[in-house]
Amino acid sequence: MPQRKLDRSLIRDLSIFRSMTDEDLDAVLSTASARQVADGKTVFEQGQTATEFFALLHGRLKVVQTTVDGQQVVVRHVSPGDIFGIARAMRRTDFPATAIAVVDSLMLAWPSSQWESFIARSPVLAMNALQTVGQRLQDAHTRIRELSTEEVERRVAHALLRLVQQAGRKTDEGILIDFPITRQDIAEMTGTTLHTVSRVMTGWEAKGLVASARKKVLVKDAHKLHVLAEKPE
Amino acid sequence: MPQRKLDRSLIRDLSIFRSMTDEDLDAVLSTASARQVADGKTVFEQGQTATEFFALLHGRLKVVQTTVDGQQVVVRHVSPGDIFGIARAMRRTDFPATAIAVVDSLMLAWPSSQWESFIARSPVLAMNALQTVGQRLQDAHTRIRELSTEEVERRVAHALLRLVQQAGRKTDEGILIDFPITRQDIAEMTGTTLHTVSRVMTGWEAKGLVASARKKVLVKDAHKLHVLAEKPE
DNA sequence: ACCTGAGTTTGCCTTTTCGCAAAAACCGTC
DNA sequence: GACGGTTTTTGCGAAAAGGCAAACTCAGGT
Repeated sequence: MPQRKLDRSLIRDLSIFRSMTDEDLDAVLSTASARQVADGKTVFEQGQTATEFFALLHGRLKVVQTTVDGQQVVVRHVSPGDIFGIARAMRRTDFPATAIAVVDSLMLAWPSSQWESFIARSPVLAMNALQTVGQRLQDAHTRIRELSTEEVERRVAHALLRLVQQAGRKTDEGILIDFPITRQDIAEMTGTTLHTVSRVMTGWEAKGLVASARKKVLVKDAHKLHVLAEKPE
Repeated sequence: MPQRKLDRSLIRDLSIFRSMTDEDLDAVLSTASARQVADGKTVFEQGQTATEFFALLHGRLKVVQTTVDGQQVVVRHVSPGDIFGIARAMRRTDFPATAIAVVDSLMLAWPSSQWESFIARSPVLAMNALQTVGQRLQDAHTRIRELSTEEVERRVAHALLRLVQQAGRKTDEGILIDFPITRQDIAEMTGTTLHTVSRVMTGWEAKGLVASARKKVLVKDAHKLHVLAEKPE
């Protein structure tokens, strides 16, 4: 792979590196390497030793956990600017999940061993990382609350609204989720089955809330979807 | 409240303060104050401004989130040695949940504003904190996976086994969960209703897996419970 | 233009879990 | 030692969601 010179601007705007000096940014970049991952390929797999951590520059990934009996759960989606695979920073030796590109993606990779020296060099990075992980923890609690207290339809509505936030692209028809996503994926995000997701969304389609095609979801009326997500009925 | 002199030994063994120097520990302690909270009282409430963070010395707390329509979800239980209420470290201004003592409890409290200076003084603390939050994130993902893929009985079994880990006390009859806990609590930990928990546990009682009384749970056969928790049937 | 396979929809029946209601058991206390 | 408020159990019917099976749709390759 040809090793182009990496530029500071690549990582300056990542929240985790925010308010680091140019000097520190250069130091961070000096141990980074770029990597391209094609649609459908994995960046790392559940159980592998965590030898690297990453930042996504372009594209989109999904992070999934597989249960012993083969069921899958989508842990989260990774958007450009996010860091991921930081298992080692939490003192795990292996990755607890698998990261799969859902479109062709470009990322930076660092050796896990670099983490400690980064922190030592710039303590603000530690606090940024803590915030990042803290945000994920809160997102996880939100999902636990939804799974515990809401019925399927509201959970799917919430999941869709979250996707709109993370990957919505305005079009004249409504807001398009900007990467390919299947009913199965949505089911794995909400703890239900693709059949039930299909039934729910067919119902919404009839009401004009969404439109969908194979691997595409278009939210036509985010407001009504929001009402539906909040109303306990 | 009489302000006894606080001793290093109080916090030396907390995982978050691990491998800090005596000097740093003293500095940390100098801004701490002790607080006693009676059974049933709250330490802080969801939505309040997070002016302090805490470490539990004695007792036990539950952390609960309340939904808009009044349903409750138990986020986690706090055991002696845990820190909690670190919303501010994740750059939240308010507490996302309520902490309630389930037995009379004793804790240390620090002003939230101290967090930054602690980190500055001892970067290892930042890494410890990151690990702590990372562990919680993984626990949360475990719960999401269970809520998404397991039926009620297995979820309750997992929850009980987790309680055994966190608060189990060996007796000659089996392992006793060492604080008062109701069916309602267990329901709020597993995303079900107290009725269903009661039915499940009555069934187990008949099989000799557990014994229970009002607000008490005794696990008589942890091994069988474990098998039940893992077997998809 | 036709095949092929992945993705989606749908009908029907079963199972799980809930909700409601009432009774029963238990603890602290007056 | 009776009383009152929690906590727990249990029965019964209802609702939500799942599982199975089959048909359908559509994009992409040959």
